[in-house]
Amino acid sequence: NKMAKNVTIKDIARAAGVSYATVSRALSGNSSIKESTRQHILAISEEMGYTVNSVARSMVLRETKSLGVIVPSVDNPFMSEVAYHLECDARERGYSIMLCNSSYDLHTEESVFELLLSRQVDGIILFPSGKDSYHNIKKFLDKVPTVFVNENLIDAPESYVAVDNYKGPRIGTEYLLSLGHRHILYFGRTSTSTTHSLRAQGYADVCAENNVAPLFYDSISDVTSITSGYEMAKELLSRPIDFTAIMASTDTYALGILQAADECGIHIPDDISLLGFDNIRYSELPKINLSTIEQPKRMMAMIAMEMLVEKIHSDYEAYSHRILLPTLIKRGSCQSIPG
Amino acid sequence: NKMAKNVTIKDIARAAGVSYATVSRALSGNSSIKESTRQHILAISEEMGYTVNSVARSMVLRETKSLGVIVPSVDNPFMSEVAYHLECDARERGYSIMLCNSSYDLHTEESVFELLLSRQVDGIILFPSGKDSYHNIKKFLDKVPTVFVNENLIDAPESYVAVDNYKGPRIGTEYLLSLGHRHILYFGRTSTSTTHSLRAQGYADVCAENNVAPLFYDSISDVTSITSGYEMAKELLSRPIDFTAIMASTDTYALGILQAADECGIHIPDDISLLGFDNIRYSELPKINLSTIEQPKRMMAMIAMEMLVEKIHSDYEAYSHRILLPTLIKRGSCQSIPG
DNA sequence: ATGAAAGCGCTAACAC
DNA sequence: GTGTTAGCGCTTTCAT
Repeated sequence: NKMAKNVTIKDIARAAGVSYATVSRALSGNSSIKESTRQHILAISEEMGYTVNSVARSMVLRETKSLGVIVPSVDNPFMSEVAYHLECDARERGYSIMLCNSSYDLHTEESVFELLLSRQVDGIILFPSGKDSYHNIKKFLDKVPTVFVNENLIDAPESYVAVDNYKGPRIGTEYLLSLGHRHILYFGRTSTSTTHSLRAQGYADVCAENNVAPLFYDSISDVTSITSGYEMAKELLSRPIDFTAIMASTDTYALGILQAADECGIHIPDDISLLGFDNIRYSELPKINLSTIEQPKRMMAMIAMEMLVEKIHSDYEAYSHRILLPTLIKRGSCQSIPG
Repeated sequence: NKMAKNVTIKDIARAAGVSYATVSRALSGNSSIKESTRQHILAISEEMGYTVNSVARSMVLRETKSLGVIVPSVDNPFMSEVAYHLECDARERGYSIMLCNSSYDLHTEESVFELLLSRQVDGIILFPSGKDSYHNIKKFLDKVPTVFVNENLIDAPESYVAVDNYKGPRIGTEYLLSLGHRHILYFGRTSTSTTHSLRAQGYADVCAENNVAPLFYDSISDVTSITSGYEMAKELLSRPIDFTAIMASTDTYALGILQAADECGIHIPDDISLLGFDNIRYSELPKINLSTIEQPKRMMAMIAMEMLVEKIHSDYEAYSHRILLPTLIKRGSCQSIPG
């Protein structure tokens, strides 16, 4: 099209009357070069509106200074918050972010991973869409440093950062128990994600330890959106209710439950107590006022980036698992059972 | 580091006993090549786990098939929804997205724009952080096809897609008027954004047409987050209240108002009616139930992508302004004045 | 149908 | 301190 042709170091070299290697040196700054010629070249390149072509630079340096970030959906409030911090942190370190949505689909996830590979990203941060992600992706893992976020790859020799997904619901369930609840429903169990299996297990174990029968309501899909939570809850709440509290596996599910409960004339927390997981921004709104388990999102982004950059520069193979502590946020959606 | 060295077409050529030009032809498919050698090469490259190096390809093709997307913050629900669609649409067309957050800062915006330029993106989609964005960015506009989103560059010869930001608040204000309100406060006016100036103007004009005195509460910053809305509202609501309805310039502000109102013991809509702008996902939650003006986000993404790709491939200079229609979404946060 | 070779813009190793 | 040159992996003329 009609875009102005970019000026290259050759153009500058010609204008400055030096070789183009000298221009490269002047611009990179780290080679020995006479200060006066350096100033001269800098002035000219400024004047000509020169911008380095980092594609060309990538070719010779064999690094693109770009990172892939794969999330199920950047529209999810948990992920968008982490993604925001990830991009800012990356940029501070000189990296750009290529963002891809897997749309909770394993096949899409695999294909965007390969796409990022062909784009020669220096590393990838992957929010797996499920536990089978690892098996799909494994074959690429020797080609690019990768850090997994929020999926516990317990048995895999791969780096990840995650909140303690077992402990979170433990804390939550204990809290609900302390409020007198004995019929607690775990909402959103799925077998397709280690994260979610761990969460369900944390719940189940606390139930067992307290001689309370666990009650599960399983996810119909891997999409953890408000909408899917709403649809699941609509069905759940139209049936006889044999629980006094719900431990939801994500805040978005909890918001969906809130919506469905409202339509079904069920009042929270008077009729049912509700506890979420994530502490997304919307949970703290007074009208929502959702008690929940906090995941330290800012911290997760920071650590993921740190781990990835470290992995990119490290010469020896190593992996680490960084587990962050979830904390209980008491708000208004949980009530004690009278008596 | 210890990553496996990528296999190149030269490796394949050697293994297949052909020149590497032939491999390139076999892989791209569009050149004449004997079917048997093509199959042979394809089999070998499959076997060797070949992935094209699109950085190298970009060098010769002089296009990267990557697009820059600059948003104030991908953590904002309006932007994250548009960003999600943008990425999916782009990928479908063979483009990858480099995402950058300007954090509502003009200087950051300018510097990430230049960063994307150096990365040789084929085009940029910019959610301006304010009306001065254009002046800052103007100097780059002949270097890369750019489409602006949601900022009306009325007088600028540049392409943009936006909702009709003048009409939206007109509709909203007329609705509030029809409910009997005569003291309507416009919340979140700012002089630093054409979008927001237009919104405020739409409000003001309807007021004038109806002999109602306009009332403005100006933004303290350009950050349209819940938090900033909350802080502004906290101060507003602690002062004497001389209005019966609020027209908020964004839904996030409205959520902040909801939060502050709750803390101040002000009930919405009984004490004050509240109308938002954007129709983010959280506004429809029954507990929130915010009446608002809808921006067609999916559509905006589609059109922005369409415009950009068209601009990339077009040989002649042209620009277009695409204005979408906002619609009123009546929910429960507005009430008619009795009498 | 296939090979040889130029070249995209840049960095770095090697001369001088 | 500066110039010359090779080469990163690929596509694309131009020969053959």
